[in-house]
Amino acid sequence: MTEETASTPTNFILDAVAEDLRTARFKHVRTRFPPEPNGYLHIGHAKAICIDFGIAQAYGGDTNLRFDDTNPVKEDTEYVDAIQEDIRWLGFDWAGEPLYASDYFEQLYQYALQLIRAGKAYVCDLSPDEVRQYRGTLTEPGRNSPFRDRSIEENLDLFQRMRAGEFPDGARTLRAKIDMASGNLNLRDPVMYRILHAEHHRTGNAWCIYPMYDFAHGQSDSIEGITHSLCDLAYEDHRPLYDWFIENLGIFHTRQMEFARLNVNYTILSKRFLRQLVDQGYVLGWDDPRMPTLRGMRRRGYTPAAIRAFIDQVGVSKKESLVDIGLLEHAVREDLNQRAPRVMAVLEPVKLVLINYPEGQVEYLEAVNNPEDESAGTRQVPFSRELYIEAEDFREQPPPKYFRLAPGSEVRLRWGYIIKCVDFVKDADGRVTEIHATYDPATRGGYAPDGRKVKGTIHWVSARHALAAEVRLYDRLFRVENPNRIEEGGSFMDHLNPQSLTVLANCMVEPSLADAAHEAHYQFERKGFFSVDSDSKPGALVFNRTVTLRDTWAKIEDKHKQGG
RNA sequence: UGGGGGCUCGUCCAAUGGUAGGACAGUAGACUCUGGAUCUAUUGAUAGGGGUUCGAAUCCUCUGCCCCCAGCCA
Repeated sequence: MTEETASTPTNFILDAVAEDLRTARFKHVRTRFPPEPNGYLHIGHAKAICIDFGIAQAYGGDTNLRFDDTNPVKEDTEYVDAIQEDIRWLGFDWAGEPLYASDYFEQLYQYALQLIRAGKAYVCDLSPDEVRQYRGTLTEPGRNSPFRDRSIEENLDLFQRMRAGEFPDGARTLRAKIDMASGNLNLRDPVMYRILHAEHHRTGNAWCIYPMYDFAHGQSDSIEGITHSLCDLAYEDHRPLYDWFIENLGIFHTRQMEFARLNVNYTILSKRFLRQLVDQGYVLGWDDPRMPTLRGMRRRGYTPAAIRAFIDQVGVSKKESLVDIGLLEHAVREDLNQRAPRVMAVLEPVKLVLINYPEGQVEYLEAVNNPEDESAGTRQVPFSRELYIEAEDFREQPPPKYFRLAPGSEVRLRWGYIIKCVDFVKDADGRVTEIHATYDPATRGGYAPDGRKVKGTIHWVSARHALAAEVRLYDRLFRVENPNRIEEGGSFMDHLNPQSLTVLANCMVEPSLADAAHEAHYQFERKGFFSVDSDSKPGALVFNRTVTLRDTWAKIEDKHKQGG
């Protein structure tokens, strides 16, 4: 029926893969997602995941999960479990068991031997500092290492002794013999192996030499029969080297293609910076709901479907961009609007007394659970003489176009009655502490039998039935659009938003929330989408605000304030 | 004064020599028991100059601007 079946927009990688299939460069598609297990996954990885898995899915291929664990000093098993959990949560699954670059250490070693025998690699005794000096600069060519022309026999001997542990860290390296004058620095005899007497999270102390990324990644792709190795633009300069190793080794030729990484405004997606936020206590952990980590977003209430939709909208290109976080917010709202049950919760309560409502009386009113989903049904909400309503839903002096409660004005209590404000009480500081109103018994359920128009509808909760709850409101972590841009001598920390977390400790929510499960999503009517925090317990409920609802009234009010 | 990339509405992505289109944001209106949702309409862009062509965002050329690379990190 729907002729315009949301034709998934194409992109240059999809096109290239289709072309490769058409020209029979490859007969099938196999991709890989290669995280380094040295941190938690974030929304930027979600883009890579969606691309890596998505491209394969699009052509009926599969995707390997391969941990890029070639640097034992930075990696840890703590992360390999978390990464797998996050990928699954996002909604993807890999072919077979998770793989590890470290599984190929022996094979990689043999490849190195092969290049040495071919006269294409040599053991170099230069110190790290000397290597830097010999490398030259961006505009000046480098110089050949004095060890460049060692005999094959000597190289073989030395490299085997490197493996045997005869030399201390940093004493020697194995280097590819390419071109010290290349304009591409990656081709100036890049280091293939370094000596590192460190325990590896999987291979333990079996090795004291470890391959560099450049000597591990391409071959790992090749070994696994990866057809398309999709990565960050940062590796564009590495592609000639990637190809060089594959060609000189004469092994299966994976095709590497690069796309622009994701950047989102008002946030930061550098593992190093995220780690600082955690280590220095600016956030409560990797799963702090303000963090752009998958775990943080999950706790905040973002859904996998929303994140995937967001990534789809962002698209794939080679242009470095800064995506508006509004797009992400739109994606969650759209998803949660369909699935989140509606519920009434008063975040900043003020008491409302219906002076003509019988004392002690309780009645149960029927409320629709989700107007977007009839199958969600209805529930009974207790109603009584004393209620809580939102403090901001009453104004002693209402501004123009204010539809809510004010002295003498009428408003509808959602699913309840139409009421009229007759009085209010203020404390010594001038704060409204109690509002008095009369209710119209003829309007039960919120309907006006006389057809009278009541513009405003507000949410409420019965005082004696309400459950106390803590609600955590989040705002962007940074005050500036691009916290990655740092002034001289400054730090991205300078741009932190000190108001990124607001805890509301005295909220009142309707009793149906008593057994709300962790991670359950709700819409608090008129306030936003919320999810149950992992700190939440029966009797001590805690909710996180995922995102507010669109608020056109706030916009109108802002305009009035500015316009005067 | 090296090498590699990139410049299309405010933002992100399309248009693959043939009407510059979509999404988000914005604006205006309709509807509404959520100032939500929904619906309708609407503003708004090819970095600049030259060239090829009946026709250029697309091809050529010159210029400008932006990003990445000098780890024994990935």
